[in-house]
Amino acid sequence: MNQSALKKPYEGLRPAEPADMHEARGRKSAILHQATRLFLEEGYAAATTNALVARTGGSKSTIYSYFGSKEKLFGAVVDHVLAQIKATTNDFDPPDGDLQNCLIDLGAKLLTIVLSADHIALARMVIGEANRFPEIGAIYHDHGPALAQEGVVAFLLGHDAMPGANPDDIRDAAEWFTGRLIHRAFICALCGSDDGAGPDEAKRIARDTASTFVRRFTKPAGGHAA
Amino acid sequence: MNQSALKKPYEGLRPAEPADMHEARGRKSAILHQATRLFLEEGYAAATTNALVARTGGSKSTIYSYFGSKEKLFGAVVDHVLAQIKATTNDFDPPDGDLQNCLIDLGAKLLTIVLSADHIALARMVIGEANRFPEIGAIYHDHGPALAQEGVVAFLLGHDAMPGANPDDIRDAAEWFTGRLIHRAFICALCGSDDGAGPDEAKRIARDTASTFVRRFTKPAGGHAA
DNA sequence: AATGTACTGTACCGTACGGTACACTTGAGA
DNA sequence: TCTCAAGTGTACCGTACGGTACAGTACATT
Repeated sequence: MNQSALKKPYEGLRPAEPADMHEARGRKSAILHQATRLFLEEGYAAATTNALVARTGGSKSTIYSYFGSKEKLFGAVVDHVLAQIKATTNDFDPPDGDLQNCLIDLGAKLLTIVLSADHIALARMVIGEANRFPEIGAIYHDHGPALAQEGVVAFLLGHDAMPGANPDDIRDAAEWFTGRLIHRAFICALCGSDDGAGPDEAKRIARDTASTFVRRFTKPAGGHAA
Repeated sequence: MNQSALKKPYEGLRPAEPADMHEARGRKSAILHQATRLFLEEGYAAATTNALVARTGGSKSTIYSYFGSKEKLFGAVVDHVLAQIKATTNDFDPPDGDLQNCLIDLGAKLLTIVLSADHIALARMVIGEANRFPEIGAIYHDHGPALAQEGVVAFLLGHDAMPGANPDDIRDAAEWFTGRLIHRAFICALCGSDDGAGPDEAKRIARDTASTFVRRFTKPAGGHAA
């Protein structure tokens, strides 16, 4: 197709920020990008189609020709954000240090993503609309929290962090790890509290969590002192 | 005041469910009660004032004379639900068994409340609207998650669950406990997933959590086996 | 020069919202 | 019987929403 042309319709009346949108290959991507920003900033209900038009600079007709309805656009946005987050998660390459340092690194990366402004905004939106859009709630859960949990399990398994432990115990230990790592800070962030939501805070929490985890969980219960 | 009379205005055209609302002392309470149900079921945006009128059977005039605006009504509803939850929490009387049984009891009670339909609906609403109503987010956080956390800390302190540990370590241990107890199931429930949200599930999770907690946290790290 | 495609701009539709106005009805007390 | 606070019923206001219609415009292709 003539994608190079889609970039610049209405040469004289160019809509908005032509050089700014780095990922705007074609009108549809640009709209999706702006819609993502808008939804994340305003939430589903408060994000109006007219506001989206004001951002993209185009017209509602184009948006509706691409996405059909606000609900479908919302679904596309959630998919888009989750894909971005997943891409960020996938490139985790644990440093070849000792277990504790690896856990610190993993935990800090995980928590940084969890507490990122985009993810908090997405989670708020998905949770707030979970009644009206149950499928989107399930998609988010599978591609967000459940995926993170599996990542921790895979790490513990791959690094033989708990020698001799059976898979159930490892899954359980992973729940302890993610629970301590994420729970408090995540709830704080969702509620809007600022305490415990800073970017350095993630590193600190990850250090505390990894330290205690190694001490309490990587040896058989009540094993001898380190 | 003539509260007994407020129960039945318009004797002939009685609005709705006269004997059903057990806590309707006066019109205002009845409205608050129905508004609570409506908000919890529909969420803030989808809960319309006309729908509330349809439930209470009265008229919008009365509602606005009492609460002034939808936002203020929302605030009153959140306060109301939090007060109910707090009342449920406060009457926790730990059985005088051993530590593990107490923790199971405490954990099960806590988790049952957290996963209750009312609380999930409230949390969804508060989180979804945390951008527009930051104060309500803070109120929920202080009277919900933070309060629960403090309850666990107080319990651990009061029962001398970790002899010789300093207060910081006890607070940290409490975070491990609540994180493992609540995180996964709570997120699942918020997202609408049904796995791990059952009522018996709370007991099971509490048992697992308390068991491992006693094993891993109530002795100095790496203490000898029980 | 003609044509098709992709998009724009604007005006508009039906609907529903939060909130108000106001005349009305009721029951209790004086 | 009169008054009055409390609440009712209804009609309505201004606004904004999601979504549509339609004529117009730029550009690539032919």
